[in-house]
Amino acid sequence: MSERTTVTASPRSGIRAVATAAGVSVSTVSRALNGYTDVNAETRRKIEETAEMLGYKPSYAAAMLRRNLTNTVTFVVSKPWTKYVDPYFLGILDGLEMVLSANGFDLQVVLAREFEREIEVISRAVERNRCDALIFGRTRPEDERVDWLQERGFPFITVGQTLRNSHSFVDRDQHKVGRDSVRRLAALGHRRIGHLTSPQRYTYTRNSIAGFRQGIDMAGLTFDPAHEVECFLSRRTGEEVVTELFMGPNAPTALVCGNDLIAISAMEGLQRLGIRPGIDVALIGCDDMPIAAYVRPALTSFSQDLGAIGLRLGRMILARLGGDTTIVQDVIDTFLVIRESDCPGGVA
Amino acid sequence: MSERTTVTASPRSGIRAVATAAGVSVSTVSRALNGYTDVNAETRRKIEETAEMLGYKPSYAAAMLRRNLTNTVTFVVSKPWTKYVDPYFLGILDGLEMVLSANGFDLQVVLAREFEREIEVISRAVERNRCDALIFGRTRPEDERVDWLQERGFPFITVGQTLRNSHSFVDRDQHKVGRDSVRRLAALGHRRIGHLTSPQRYTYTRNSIAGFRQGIDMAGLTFDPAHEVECFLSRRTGEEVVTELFMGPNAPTALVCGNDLIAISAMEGLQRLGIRPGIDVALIGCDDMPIAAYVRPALTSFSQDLGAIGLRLGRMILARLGGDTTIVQDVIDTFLVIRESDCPGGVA
DNA sequence: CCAAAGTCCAAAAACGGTTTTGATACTCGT
DNA sequence: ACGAGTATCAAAACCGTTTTTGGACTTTGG
Repeated sequence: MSERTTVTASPRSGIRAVATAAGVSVSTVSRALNGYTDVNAETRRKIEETAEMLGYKPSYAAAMLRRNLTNTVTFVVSKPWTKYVDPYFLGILDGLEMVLSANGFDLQVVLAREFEREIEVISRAVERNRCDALIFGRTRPEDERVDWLQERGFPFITVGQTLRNSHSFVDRDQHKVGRDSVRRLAALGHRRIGHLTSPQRYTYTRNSIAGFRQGIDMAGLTFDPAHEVECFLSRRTGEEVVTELFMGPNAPTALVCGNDLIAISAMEGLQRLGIRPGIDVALIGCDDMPIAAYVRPALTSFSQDLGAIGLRLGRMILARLGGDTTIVQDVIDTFLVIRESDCPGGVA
Repeated sequence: MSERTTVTASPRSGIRAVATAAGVSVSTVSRALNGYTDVNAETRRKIEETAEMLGYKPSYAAAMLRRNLTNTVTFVVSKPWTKYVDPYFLGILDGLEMVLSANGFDLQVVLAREFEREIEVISRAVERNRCDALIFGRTRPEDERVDWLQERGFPFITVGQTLRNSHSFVDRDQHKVGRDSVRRLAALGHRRIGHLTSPQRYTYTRNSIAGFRQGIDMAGLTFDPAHEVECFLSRRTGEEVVTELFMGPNAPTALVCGNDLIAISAMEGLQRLGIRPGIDVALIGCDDMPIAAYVRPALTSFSQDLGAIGLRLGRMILARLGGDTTIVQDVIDTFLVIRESDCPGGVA
């Protein structure tokens, strides 16, 4: 008599409460609420009604345990991230969360503070079954995260490419950014164009460099290796690089910058040298961060629809989790926002 | 014989695999791995060893179902959010995630796109048992979210205060911000100081206003209601308000701005009127957003350590979930970052 | 008219842990 | 030597769903 009292006694909540209230079995409630077809229309209606009346919400944990699905997508934000680059990720998160939540999925955010711990952060989420899929950015050509996940067959999408490229990704057309930056500056009359690149460990930097060089070729200019310098946010900033570049002979008259922060830093360096950015030297940035519009001279920069990137990520993830294993590689377009920093160059 | 075959057959993974491999019972493995005391030291060591060797990771779902604890904290980001205010939340998330993940908790982020749907977003997380606690900002004096959660006894912490104030929160000392803004401008010789406030539906705006008025009193000035105007990011921006304010007689010579975006917008309005911000009119902002340093004139603004706010939130949440039901109300200090926009005022 | 197929649903197994219960062996004080 | 207390662990209950299995009943086809 004392055994299983909780089952026989009418429970206060849960699917059993709905079942007894509706006069059907537990399994029928489950099937009715999950849209299975083998439930009589009238029975289904009554079940939905009682569930609504009782305010029944299925336990997420129980469903997760049984189905082995979390209905959660994890987005990994990689450090080093400065407060300046945040808008980039949050813009993506915005679009991503919209499509995920509309489809009953939750978004989890984890932060990896050092490169070395990225795998650790990812494995924690994967091995403990905390999510159904992963999204991460800051991809490198040889990206161990991609290897790790592919070995285990775990669904993921990257923001940016790798050399593996046997996986789905969303990326902006960074090659075109490099190419069109040169094209515009050349059209403005510049013949010595420098390139302050973002850190070359990232794949997108390499694409940008390839695009830049192609642009130089297409404009009939000659590529000067000394004008292509790698920049970082902390050490060896645009400011430092610029002082070296413009102290020597043969200084460029225009600079393509890997991102807006490099461009702004370079502008500060130029001003310190008494060179006026936007007048004596032209600059083009990339990312179109909020700051770009407010800095003086306002920075001409390549922009993209971050929300759209997030939307696409979301849709791709949902398709993948829906069983579609097609590899989707989505290169989205960028557009140049012309402001004040890209001035005509003296053809002399 | 056919019944419970999965139990008797040695399972490939899970806690049962560890149990059979270590030659103990399942419950002992659980207790050993969860740090209970009634396990022999030697037994515990062997279990930990076997678990490590087998790469055993307890299923999050199963633990969650049984314990009725998710080990997850949900952070609600409220729209309207522009890409400009993002750094504020991400800075907080940074600190919050750090302390949460260090304690085995996960951070979930949900976005509420409209005020009307905030409750819906919250209730979804709470009723489906997706998290153990909630954090949210953009608090209003009468905040339905607080009522809703308090009715249900669900743990939460707000970023910012409400009129209820019978709950834990972290807030910056907005009263002091208003007060000190006036104090500084008065010390610079200004006698007609305007206040472009943030939207007054938020509690922090009211505190700011109270502080501002007290500052006016303390400086021996007279408060002019016409100089206190509510601003928004979209309609009725600082730019619009400034044109009205400075067209009429008795225009202020200094402006306290509810946030940096209002200040920047006001500066643009002033420049359009031929008034030079930072020379003819002094401005002080609040938030110290990244833009503040790059705008011209660079904006003097009140700053705070966002990471510290996140850390405190995390620690408070952990204490609360650890059983400590003390209400903690943490008002963190701000500091003025002096740049170029707060010029001396003509005492004439 | 009977077998085969289809419809609808109840019962029970399963998911993988944690917690409770209780049993055994050992220690200690008297 | 004996009862109480303690340390250690096994067995089983339990969490709340989903999924499988199979049974009862109805319809269809030959």
